[in-house]
Amino acid sequence: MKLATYNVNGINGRLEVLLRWLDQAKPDVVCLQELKAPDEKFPRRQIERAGYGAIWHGQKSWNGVAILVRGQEPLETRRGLPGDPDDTHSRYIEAAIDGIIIGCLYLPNGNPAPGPKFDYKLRWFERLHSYAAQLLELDVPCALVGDFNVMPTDLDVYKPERWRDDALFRPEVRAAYADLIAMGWTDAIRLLHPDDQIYTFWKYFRNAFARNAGLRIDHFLLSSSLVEQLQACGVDKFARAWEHTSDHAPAWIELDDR
DNA sequence: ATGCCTGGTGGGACCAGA
Repeated sequence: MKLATYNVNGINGRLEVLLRWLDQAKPDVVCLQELKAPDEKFPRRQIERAGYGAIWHGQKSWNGVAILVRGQEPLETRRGLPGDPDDTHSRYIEAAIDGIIIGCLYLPNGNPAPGPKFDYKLRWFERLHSYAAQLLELDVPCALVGDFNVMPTDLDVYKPERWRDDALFRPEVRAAYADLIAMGWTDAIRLLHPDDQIYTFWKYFRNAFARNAGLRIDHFLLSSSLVEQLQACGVDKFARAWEHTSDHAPAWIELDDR
């Protein structure tokens, strides 16, 4: 199974780019973030025509997540992260696919920090921590996939010293990410490339992509049984170079079939 | 050092993103 994550930054504005990438990369499962569209504006027919079944949790203007599966309809197991019934953001959707629970998440950005948005990010992280513990207790292969809006270490930032006080890099959020790792989740890309500089996001301005001034913020966290199936990973930087593209590049992992 | 770009909304500048 080739499992990918892609923050599309507007699924309708980037539909041509998304379809082009699906055609070239041919992932089996795709976790999408930042649909920036309400449920009724999800481009279901075009996604179907590309050969993918889909579930989605949209929202007007912002956020929004979806899971695409090639040649089948995803079996939805959850929509919305538990722990706060008043949370109106569409940031989590989950499906069971070929015996694997795949959670697609879009963690809050949290800027400016400190402030209410940063507080919301930390609260969301706490809820994710609680739920991630429940998932591991199920003793089923699980993956938490998506835009975590966290650079886990200095290696994941082009200029760490400039990002120290940013909501994506402050000690609190790096600690929250590290807590997930300590709980038993494995960062798939970092496992396969412990020392390589790998980015998944580049700002639009100041020619950041050409300068490779990037961040690694899109991650695959795998339960221990899934780690055994991990074969390869990559970042499709070629799609970041396209016209009218997202500020993120798609990232993917390859799992062997059991 | 900095939303420097970009999309969405709504029909003009904003808000949000990272």
